[in-house]
Amino acid sequence: MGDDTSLTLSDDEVDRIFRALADATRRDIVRRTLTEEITVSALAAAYEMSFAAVQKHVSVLESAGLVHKNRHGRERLVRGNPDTLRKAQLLLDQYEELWRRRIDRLDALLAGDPAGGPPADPAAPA
Amino acid sequence: MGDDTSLTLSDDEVDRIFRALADATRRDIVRRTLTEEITVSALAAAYEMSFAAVQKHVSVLESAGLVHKNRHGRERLVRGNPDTLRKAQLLLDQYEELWRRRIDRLDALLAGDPAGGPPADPAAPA
DNA sequence: TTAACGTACAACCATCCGGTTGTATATCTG
DNA sequence: CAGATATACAACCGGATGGTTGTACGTTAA
Repeated sequence: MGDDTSLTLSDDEVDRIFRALADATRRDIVRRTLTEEITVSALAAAYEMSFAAVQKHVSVLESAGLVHKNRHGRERLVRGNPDTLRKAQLLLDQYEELWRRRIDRLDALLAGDPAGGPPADPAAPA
Repeated sequence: MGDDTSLTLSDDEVDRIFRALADATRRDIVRRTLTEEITVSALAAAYEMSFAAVQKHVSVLESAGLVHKNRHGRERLVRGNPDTLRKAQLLLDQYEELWRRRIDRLDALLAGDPAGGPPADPAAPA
């Protein structure tokens, strides 16, 4: 679990990534920790909720692989993980590509290009 | 709500988009409906759950703007919406860019470029 | 006009989620 | 050592989620 090097994502992993991103506080934590390492306390101070609540958010992000915690004495430095973010990007790219290919097929069809599949309309110009 | 033309997304909208994507069945529905319009019944037949359950999934996708329902007689044709997908992509791109800029700053710092901010190490070569 | 079909929607239920408070543990500081 | 700080973690609670079944309604087909 949490293998950063794997390119194939299980449904569960993808679930966790998108679920983790589906919360404004957590997205903000990702944003901050992508540009600087911050302790959990420092993060907690930034939000109108308890330390424990922020701790949970960080935990959700961590088990999604979006964030990594580094021990530094008694504190934990939270750092965003661009790799996982990139995986999510790739996912969305694939959907986009899927849609684009459909449009290409339609275009080919309209252009009478046989490579786009046999036209269903026999009335099309030869 | 659900304004496809707006380029700025509220936290709530983003929440709904990622939340909607955080489920394998819903992602599959998006995948299918991006390349072809399908009725809710046809979709329901593809999954091991009740019609009502699939109906709910479609509803979640619809209120996230990821899918659109077109009435066609007594059936509803579900079609994926690439625009909303693109918005999510843009979001992730911004995070990625944030991280990239941080790296650029670090690079500039290491290169002794004063535009990257004043080097903290006075031992750096002049 | 019935009957079948496709959909909508309400009610219900178990589980999950996001928050809280409280307690325990490790580390730093005086 | 004692005390303060940073974190971890469990228990609890209300509301959201994801599933179910049942009922109602508009549309198509016989």
